This record gives sequence, structure tokens and C-alpha cells, in this order.
Amino acid sequence: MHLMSRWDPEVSRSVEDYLKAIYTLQESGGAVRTSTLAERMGVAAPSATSMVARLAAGGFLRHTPYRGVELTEKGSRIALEIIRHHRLWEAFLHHALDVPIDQLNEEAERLEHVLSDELEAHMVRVLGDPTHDPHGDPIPSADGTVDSAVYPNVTDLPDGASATVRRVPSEDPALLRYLKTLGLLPGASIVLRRREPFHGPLTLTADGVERVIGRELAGQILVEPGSPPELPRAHPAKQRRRRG
Amino acid sequence: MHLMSRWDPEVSRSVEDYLKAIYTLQESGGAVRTSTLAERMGVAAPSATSMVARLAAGGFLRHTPYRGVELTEKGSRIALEIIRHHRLWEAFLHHALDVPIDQLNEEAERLEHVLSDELEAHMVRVLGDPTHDPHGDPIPSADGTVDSAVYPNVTDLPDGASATVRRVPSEDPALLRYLKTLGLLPGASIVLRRREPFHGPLTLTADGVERVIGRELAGQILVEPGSPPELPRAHPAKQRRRRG
DNA sequence: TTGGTAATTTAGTTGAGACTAAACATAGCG
DNA sequence: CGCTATGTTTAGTCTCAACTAAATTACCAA
Ligand SMILES: [Mn+2]
Ligand SMILES: [Mn+2]
Ligand SMILES: [Mn+2]
Ligand SMILES: [Mn+2]
Repeated sequence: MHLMSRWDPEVSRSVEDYLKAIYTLQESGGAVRTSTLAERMGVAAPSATSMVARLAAGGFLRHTPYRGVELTEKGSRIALEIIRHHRLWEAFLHHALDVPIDQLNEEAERLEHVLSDELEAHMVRVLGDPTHDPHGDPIPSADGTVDSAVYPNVTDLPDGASATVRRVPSEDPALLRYLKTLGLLPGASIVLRRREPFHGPLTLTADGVERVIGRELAGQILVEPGSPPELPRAHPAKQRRRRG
Repeated sequence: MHLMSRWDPEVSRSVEDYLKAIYTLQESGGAVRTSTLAERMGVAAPSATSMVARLAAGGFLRHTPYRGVELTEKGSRIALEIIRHHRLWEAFLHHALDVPIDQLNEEAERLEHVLSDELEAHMVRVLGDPTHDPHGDPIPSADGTVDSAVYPNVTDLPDGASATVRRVPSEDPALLRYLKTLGLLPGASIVLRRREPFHGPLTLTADGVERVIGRELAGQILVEPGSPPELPRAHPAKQRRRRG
């Protein structure tokens, strides 16, 4: 095999970050405009235009001038590889170094560009082929498929419903620290007690502890509805569960 | 505090690698010449000259034209920080991922440029403040001091002497794989049995197994003489090596 | 003392990736 | 239907880090 090596030397750190940004912007709404891309990358618009031209020349995307940009198969493949690297690093740093969940994104943002196939294989072995990172984001498989499961958020739950937290926003450290103090990280069992009218706050229990949170925050916490397996009297201790 | 941040944005990956190279070349013989540096970095001589000019302008080294180069305090500090990063990554990858000893150097060569203070602190905690990496290379301390202990090599031992392997060359994967099959990695207990005349091979036991190795290889294996402590009362207590 | 050789530096070029200023397209509105 | 605001691209510049070719220096041997 190996006719088309992934290691075009043209794929620099910068190119990787652009492709990843385009991929995620594409996921949350159609054609990606220059201004959106420039803002996300923290560069001026002409810088984005010029990078787009290079990426188009390299076959990573198609560019319709003044309209927007769309990744090719080749571009998506690389974007997914970087996202896989990012989330594997997050999972590994959390597992092996106990790096707090709010610092994972920043570290992985640099490390994602530095993960050899060999190191990746070691991580996968040690982590037991993980499917999700500590934020609950799905880890793309090595062949480029992603779990596209869509979860409801806390505001979607009916009053009194039980659920398990499955995914939280990953890029806001302050928010993540707050969620940690509330015990509202992936794996937590919650019960939605009530919601105040007029868009008011929600009351819920997280692993048995009662908490009050705002609507907007609740809308960002994705959950899997259903009671946790009420097996024998288990302590709802702080054990971390892994799922398959 | 924080008047002089380490994060001059002028310290790029490339600058870090040059400073590290100059530091290690400086250790193994006086003034560093342009050609030596260029060869080590795998670049043409004019590229080295031009980088040297920039490093001199940044206060990282002093350059005597046509003569050579010498790191300043500022330059040495950064070189030692990168070397610390390199060896910490090696120790960590070996510990947490069981990365084979012959692959550590290549991985650390990239990762050394991507180690935040926070991540470094986590590693130090998990590894228990390690003083040496898996090759036996000393890890510079955070404040820039290095254990400069000098060990004899296997050829320096008298016949019949016992010793413990302390340090092996770290940059040659094939050599490291060979040493691993021989059981001649740091920590191994050896006894030098005999040496053949006319610069012939040496016979020794490594953790009890008899091996024959060439003179040249033996000269690259650094050891600490003395019987291992497992033998009762073989020798009076040996004192720790002091540093300079 | 001088001339040849090897090492080093200078000069000039390239490409990546950023920037600002200016030109240009698109779409919304009168 | 055309004007204008907004967004996008073009044009030109900058720095970093590499290159080749040419000039310069150091050193050594005759
Ligand atoms: Mn990144
Ligand atoms: Mn994540
Ligand atoms: Mn390096
Ligand atoms: Mn080492």
C-alpha cells in the first residue's frame, strides 16, 4: 500500500490547524467563510485568504471565491487525524498524569501536531482503544470514522428524569472548573428535579448532591437519558467509569 | 516578579535546537565552529552562520568571526531547559507508555519543544523527581544545574571486577536494541571476566548471563564499579558519587 | 614571506506565514 | 436599478529559516 503517503512535506503545523478549524466550522454550519476562519484562527482576513489559496492548490479544499470553502476527502482525512491526535493526547494526559480537565485542551493544542504512529499505537494500547476523550468528545478512529451520536442536553429532559452526563464543552477552562465543582462531568448521574419558570434556573442532583444551574449552562451539558443500572447498593463514589 | 520572561517570542523551535546542539558540542570540546554546528544541524554552512548572527543579536551567544561561538548564560539556560524537557519526556514515555528505549530519543526530539511548566510539574510528580533518563543521561534540574558525575567505561575495569551499568549512548537505535538483547542497559549488574589480547573482545556476565562484546562498544558503556548490594557484605558501603 | 586550501562569511534568492492598505464583489436597500 | 455597506481578495511588505554562488579570511607548508 502506501501509494499516497500522508507525509506530504507541505503539511505544516499551521496547515494542520487550519484544516482542523475548517473541519469543525463545517460541522456547525455549511460553507466556511473567510472571515469566520480568520476569526477562529486569530489572524487577519488576508492571511486566511492566502492560506486558503495554498490549501486549494494542495487539493485539501475547494474554494469558491467570495463564497466559501469546503474540505476535500484529502483535507477531511488530515483534519480527522489531527482531531484524533488531539483527543488521544487529552485522554492520555488525563489518564497518565492526572492533568486537570480544564487544562487538557490547551496542552493538546500543541501536542496534536507531534504524535507519531508509534506513539499513537502505544497510547491506544495503554488506554484500551478509547472511544471518547475526558470531555466526552468522540475520538475519530484511525480509518477516519467518527461516532456521530447526538445527545439531548439537560434542558431537553422532562422533570424528574434521570440521565448520565455524556459530553461537556471542552475549550473554556473556567467553565470546566465550574462544572467540576458541581460534579457535572461526563459519567456523572443526574436527576432533573425542577425548572423555574420564565427561563429560570434548573435544580438537579449530581451524584446525589443538589445543584442549581442556569438555563444556558444546562443547554451545553449533553446527557444520555435513563436511570443508571440500579444494581445492588453501590456507593455512588467517585469512581471513573469507562464505556464502550 | 517576572521581569525577564523566558518567553521571548524570539525563541523558536529552530533556535531551541541550535542552542541545544551548541551546548552539547561545547561540552565535548571547546569553541564550536560553524562547520561542526552546520553538520550537526544538517544544514549548509551559511545557514548556520546566519542563525549564529541572530543568536548573537539575541544575546544567546558570543561569536568571534572565523573562530567560533560560545553560549552566554542566557543561551545556556535555554539549552539546559530543552535538555531537561528532552530527558523528562524520555523518562515519562518509558514509564507511562513503555516506549522501547531505542525510540525514545526520536520522539523526545519533537516533544522537547512542547512542554509547558504545568505539564513538566505533573511529570516530575508522577516520576518522583527523576535525576536520570532511561539512557542514564542526567536530567538538569529546573534551576539549571546538571549532575556532572564522570563514570569509567567497561574497558577501564580490572579483570574480575563487578560494576553496575550507569549510562549508554542514547542516539543510535540499532545500538540500543543490541544492548537490550545483551541485557546491558542502565541498572544491569556486570562482572568483567576477561579481555582478549591485541585489542580483542571482552567477556563479561550481565545479570549472570555470559556475553562477549567488542572493545569499541565496551568503551561506550559507562559503569559504576563495585559489587551490587545483593551480595551480603561483599564490600563496605559505597558512597554516592558527588557532583561538580 | 608567500601562496594554496579549507573554512567561513557575504550576497542574493526562495517559500511559509503573517501583516496593512487598497481594490473589488455581493447583497441589501432605497 | 443603482448605491452603499460589508466582506473578500489583491498587492506589497516583513521575518524566519533554509539554499547556492561568490568573496573573504585563516592557517599551513613551501
Ligand atoms: Mn494545534
Ligand atoms: Mn476534548
Ligand atoms: Mn528538537
Ligand atoms: Mn537520553
